[in-house]
Amino acid sequence: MSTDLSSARTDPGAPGPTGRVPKYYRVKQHLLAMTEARPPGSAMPAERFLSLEFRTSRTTVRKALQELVSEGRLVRIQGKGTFVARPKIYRTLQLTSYTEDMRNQGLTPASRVLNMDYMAAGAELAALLEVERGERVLRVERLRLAGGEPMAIEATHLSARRFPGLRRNLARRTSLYTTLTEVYGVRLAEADETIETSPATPREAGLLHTDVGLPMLRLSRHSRDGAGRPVEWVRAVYRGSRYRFTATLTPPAP
Amino acid sequence: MSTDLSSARTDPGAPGPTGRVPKYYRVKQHLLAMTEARPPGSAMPAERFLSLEFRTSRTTVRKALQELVSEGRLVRIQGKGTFVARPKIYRTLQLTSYTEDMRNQGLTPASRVLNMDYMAAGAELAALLEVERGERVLRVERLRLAGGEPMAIEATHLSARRFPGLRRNLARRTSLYTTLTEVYGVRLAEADETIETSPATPREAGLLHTDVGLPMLRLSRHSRDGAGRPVEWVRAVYRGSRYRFTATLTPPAP
DNA sequence: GGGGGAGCTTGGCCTAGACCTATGGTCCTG
DNA sequence: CAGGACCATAGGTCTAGGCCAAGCTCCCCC
Repeated sequence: MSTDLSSARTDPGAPGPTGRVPKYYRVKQHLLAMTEARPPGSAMPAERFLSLEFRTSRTTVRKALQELVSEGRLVRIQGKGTFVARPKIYRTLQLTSYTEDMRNQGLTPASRVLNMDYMAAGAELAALLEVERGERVLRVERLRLAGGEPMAIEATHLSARRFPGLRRNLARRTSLYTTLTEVYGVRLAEADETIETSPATPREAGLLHTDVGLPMLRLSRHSRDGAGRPVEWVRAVYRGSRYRFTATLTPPAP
Repeated sequence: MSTDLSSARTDPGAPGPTGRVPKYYRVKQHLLAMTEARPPGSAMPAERFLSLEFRTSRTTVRKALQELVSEGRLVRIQGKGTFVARPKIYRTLQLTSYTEDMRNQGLTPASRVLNMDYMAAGAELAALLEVERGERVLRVERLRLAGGEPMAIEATHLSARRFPGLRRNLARRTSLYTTLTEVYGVRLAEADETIETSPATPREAGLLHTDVGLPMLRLSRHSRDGAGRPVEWVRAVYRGSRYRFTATLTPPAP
């Protein structure tokens, strides 16, 4: 059996106004149907096989597969094959810790510290943390895991002057937030967060076991304590194909 | 002058643990530098020229350009060329209207109604709006513009029984939210919103003047009134390369 | 029995080039 | 001088095939 996708231009599905439907997109639709018909974890046919099946070049099949991967519907493993992925994970946009949030999802969270070093604040970072330019800032970079799978890279920046000895204190504790509360008496009260999407760098792809160029969700968070003083500035990268963020909104204060 | 990107494997820039840096990525870095050196709106060299310049195939150059487009740094126009893009727009995650939000950014907003029809509620939609299955639901699909440029597609679903004659009322009014308030006395009090990323379909790409497959930011919003009754359910697609969402977070209620 | 390769299969990256469509200028013609 | 035919050039899509790297299996040899 083989499926020919030759005829073009007239697709009843979703033509739209500028209704040009690339061939790879029709391949993608077919693959999507196959994906939905199989349980998560099951294997898809090999690329070379699919390109024969659909009478297209491997490049075209790969582009279709690529999109399904970036939608979080497939996972590709070099040397093994392509597999149906598990559904996305929800992450709440609230001032909760990662650990807490994952547990609420029924997932076992874990973190691995990648780097923990002092650095000199540049102009932008200094302004955000309200310190002098060139002042020492602790930068903690962590890899976040859920169920053993790497999920996000998070780099937190805190003023060294405001939290003396933080690096040492963190060495034997798990949670940053509980350390801040218990040791320094600081509690987060508010944060501004921005979300955007952009492709994975080679480093990120390596750490998160995804491919270079796949869309990531990039968050940055600027947290303040009850007095409105800045506490941390965080830049995080979440695997866009595995995550979905949720927030509860209220009307703006008048 | 030409830049050879042959040697591989050892890049001081951002090698990372699984430090394999594809060739297209090094091309991208070069192009990024070029982008940053020019003002928005200025033209980049043509693809075929760049492929000679970097001694690579056009495919490789195109992959690099593609990523810069998906990051919102370049804009490509068929038949014209590739141009440096303007910076991203911020969209606040709050219960504000689109119109209001854009004006705060100093942009002139506009909307175009694409579709306004009654439909029968499926199981999922019925549950979200708390109506019976098969009940009539008004679906308003609008194209959102900012400064004349298409920015997002928004499909709002509302119960026809709860808002009788809404379609007629909307025909001669601009804002959905003010209509709800002034005609039906309903005010939004709370909403759950989720954000994720996924590639543009051909229809979306046509309406938003982007390319099929580019990463979009996909929002869905479920709004309720003061009594907690559901008012609307919205699915929206924003051009990921032009948008950035911001939210203000507070700790969870205990 | 166990360890180490050889060789297969899979996905990852890249090339060279074909053909298409959209844009914008030029030049010819009525 | 206006209109239209035409052409060069831009990006958009697709092909066919090369080589590389990572898993896996199986078989041979110690």
